[in-house]
Amino acid sequence: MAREKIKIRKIDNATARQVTFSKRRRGLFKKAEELAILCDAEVGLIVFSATGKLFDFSTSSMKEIIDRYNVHSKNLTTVDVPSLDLQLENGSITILSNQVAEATRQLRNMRGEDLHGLTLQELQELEKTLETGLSRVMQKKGEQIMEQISDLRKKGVQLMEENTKLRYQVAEMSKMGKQVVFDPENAFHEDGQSSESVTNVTHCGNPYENDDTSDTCLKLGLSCSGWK
Amino acid sequence: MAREKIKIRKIDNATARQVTFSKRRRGLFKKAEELAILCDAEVGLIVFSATGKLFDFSTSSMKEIIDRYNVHSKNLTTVDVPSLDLQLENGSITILSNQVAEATRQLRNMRGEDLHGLTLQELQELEKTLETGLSRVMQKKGEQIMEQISDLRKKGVQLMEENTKLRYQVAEMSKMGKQVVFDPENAFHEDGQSSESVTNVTHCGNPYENDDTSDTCLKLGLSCSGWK
DNA sequence: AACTATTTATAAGA
DNA sequence: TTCTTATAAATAGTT
Repeated sequence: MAREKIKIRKIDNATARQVTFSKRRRGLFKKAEELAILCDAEVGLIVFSATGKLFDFSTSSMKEIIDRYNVHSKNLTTVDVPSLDLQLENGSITILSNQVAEATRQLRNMRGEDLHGLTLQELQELEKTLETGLSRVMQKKGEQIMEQISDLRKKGVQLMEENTKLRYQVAEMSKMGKQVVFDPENAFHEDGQSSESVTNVTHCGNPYENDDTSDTCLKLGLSCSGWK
Repeated sequence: MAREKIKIRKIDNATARQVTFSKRRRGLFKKAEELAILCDAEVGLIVFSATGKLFDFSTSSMKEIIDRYNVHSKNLTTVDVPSLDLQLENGSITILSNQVAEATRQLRNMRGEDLHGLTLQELQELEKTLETGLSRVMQKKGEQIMEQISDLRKKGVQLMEENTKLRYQVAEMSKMGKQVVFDPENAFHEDGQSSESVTNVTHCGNPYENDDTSDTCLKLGLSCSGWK
């Protein structure tokens, strides 16, 4: 319904999926309301996003609609009716526990554990899901690595420029001989910087770049610990 | 949204209202399904016509969706009147909800979704976990395949033995002429084989290659439907 | 049910 | 997120 026709299957790109979800959700809710008004119908609509967020619309109260639904569907299918208030209050824990159990089971399966009960089909699907996930994770990792490398290159260039300036300063100072007296303590702690600031007050095109040095290397070291 | 724009208010003409209800209801359900597929959402839709007829759509079971809805809406509204018992229960619910949220997040990560917030380390761990899981799943799949193949081979052997016996019987019977009366039903079932064995009793350099066709291929077909 | 002239919804891009 | 816009889809009234 727009610039291009799309196939109705899960949108791969997570951002695009989120955007489409927002747009279509609004459209769906609007249509639901219009149907209710135009045709005097009772409508209840519940939507959970992939991230678990709840959106709902109902002409009357959702409880009423659910109750009415249970009455109807019970006539057809004898589904158990858990919608008595008390049962619901106490049932939430059960429901949540089941959700935790199910999610945990899926996680274990994806880690390759407890595969005994699975059919060949299920294993096949699991494999595909894992392959897709793995490929996405690897791509994301690649992006991050390229980003870090790029950052480091930039910092390297900056440091080299800084070094060039410092070498020049040192050379200048050497020419001038021993006309300037150093503070021995500062000289010991922060060799380059103190000498720089004493001898050349007007320098400092980028005074803080030096701090980045130690920081950069530290972060690199930390980021990469644990690699193989 | 057609020949003429209409106001969104109850359609007076009952027939027109019924027609519009049918059309728009179909459109609404289609949109609901598309949203669910495109955006990986869970959707439950209940519609009662003005005449009281029920129409519904849900991605999973409606019961599941209603349960989930109840859990969510309760979490949002239980701010009032926290008696001691309820506080305890709400505490459990909070803990369980968090567990569900965390497990869901992990599952999504393993499927390669929502990787934005992850550090390089986390991506690295995720990759390793996925690789391990994938390798286990693939191994298990391999085992199952070998098992199925083995089973099929065994069955093939059994069938071949059976066939050999039957061919022998048929040959014997042929020799004896028409002294023996066949059961017409059995004769009908194993058409090709009986004719083959009648004409060539000593054939069978590799007697089973032919038999494998029927049973084996059927099961293989079933097991492998859904493969790619 | 089918047919279309229009209105709406919306995919992609900014 | 919001706006824009070209295009796909839905649909109101008609046959």
